[in-house]
Amino acid sequence: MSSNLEGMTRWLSEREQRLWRDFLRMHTDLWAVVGRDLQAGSGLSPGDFEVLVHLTDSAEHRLRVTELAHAMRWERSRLSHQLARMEKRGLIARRNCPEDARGAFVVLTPEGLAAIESAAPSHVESVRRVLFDVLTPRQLESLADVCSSVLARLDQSASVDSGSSTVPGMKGSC
Amino acid sequence: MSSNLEGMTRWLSEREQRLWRDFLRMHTDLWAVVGRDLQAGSGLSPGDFEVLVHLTDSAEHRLRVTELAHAMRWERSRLSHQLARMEKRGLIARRNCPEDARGAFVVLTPEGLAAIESAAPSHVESVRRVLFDVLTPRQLESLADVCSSVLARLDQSASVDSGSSTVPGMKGSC
DNA sequence: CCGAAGAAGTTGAACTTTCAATCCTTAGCC
DNA sequence: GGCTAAGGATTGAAAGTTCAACTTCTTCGG
Repeated sequence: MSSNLEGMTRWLSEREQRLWRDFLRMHTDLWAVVGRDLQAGSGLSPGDFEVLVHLTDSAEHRLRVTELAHAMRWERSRLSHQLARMEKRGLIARRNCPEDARGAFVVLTPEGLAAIESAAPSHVESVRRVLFDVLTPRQLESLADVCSSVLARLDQSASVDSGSSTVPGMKGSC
Repeated sequence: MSSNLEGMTRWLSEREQRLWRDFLRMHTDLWAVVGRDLQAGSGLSPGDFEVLVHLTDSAEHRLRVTELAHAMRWERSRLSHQLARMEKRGLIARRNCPEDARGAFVVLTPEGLAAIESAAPSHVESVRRVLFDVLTPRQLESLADVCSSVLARLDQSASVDSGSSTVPGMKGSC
């Protein structure tokens, strides 16, 4: 795997190391807070919440399993297990797909809708508390810029399996 | 659980929603790439690698379990399972602690040292490829600034929060 | 110096994620 | 038409994480 000699490695400088660690820790800690708040406030895991967000935002409150998996960037199998758990709790239901008998629809139940409507306000507050209320407008702009650059590069590298230019629309806060 | 009236919620604007989702996706995708590269190139998981890094950086290549858990910000139980797996593979070993018979040392084995030395160069390349080579010096500065601000706020909340209604999980941050 | 309180670490059970295999259906192709 | 390849989705087992006990040892007030 190492096609480079040892002497060639461009090690990270002190500052780079610190940034890399802080970068990872920022996400870990921030996500831990938001996830804990969400769970404590609504009984929903981040995964539950994200599924419900996408269903809420979609036409007729339903999506094909693969569409949902793509939107969430989850593997189909992981999502299938997640949906099984959520179905057992009554948050979503599965429906057969008439156009393609292999496929299935995931539909939002009234219970699921109630759950996300009750969870959303305090979740948004959480997100503001850890991010938007912390940074200045200028910092938020810089962060947006950084995200674009990094994502552009990553998307570019991953262009092998692209296959779809149809992003149905921007979803709400996940 | 919502102590605020519905009308009071400060929902996220379009731009804020986009930034929040990009922010999460940046980390998810970036970490996926780095983790996959690491695993493919060396057979080490990110967890394995981090344990080995901390041991390598410590005096005499050994640490108390709780010290290590604290450095990694992992729960002791999670680390204990992790160490059990790594010990089985010969990457680390456990030693009794003379000063405190309850405690244990984790020590780096020659195999563990060899593993991290072989893994590190290509891992650093990975990190450069997805982050440091992508951003300009100015962007890196901005990112460092953002990380500091967010982490400062999170650390501050964590140290004040000890009495909240949630589970008394991770306190005593550094 | 005894006994309670608490810290260090491990363990087992429940839950989540990953991985490979499977089932069924659609799409090609000759 | 019929045979094979490929796609949509689920399943079960293995690996990893979380949560709550539990064991052992230290600390400390009385």
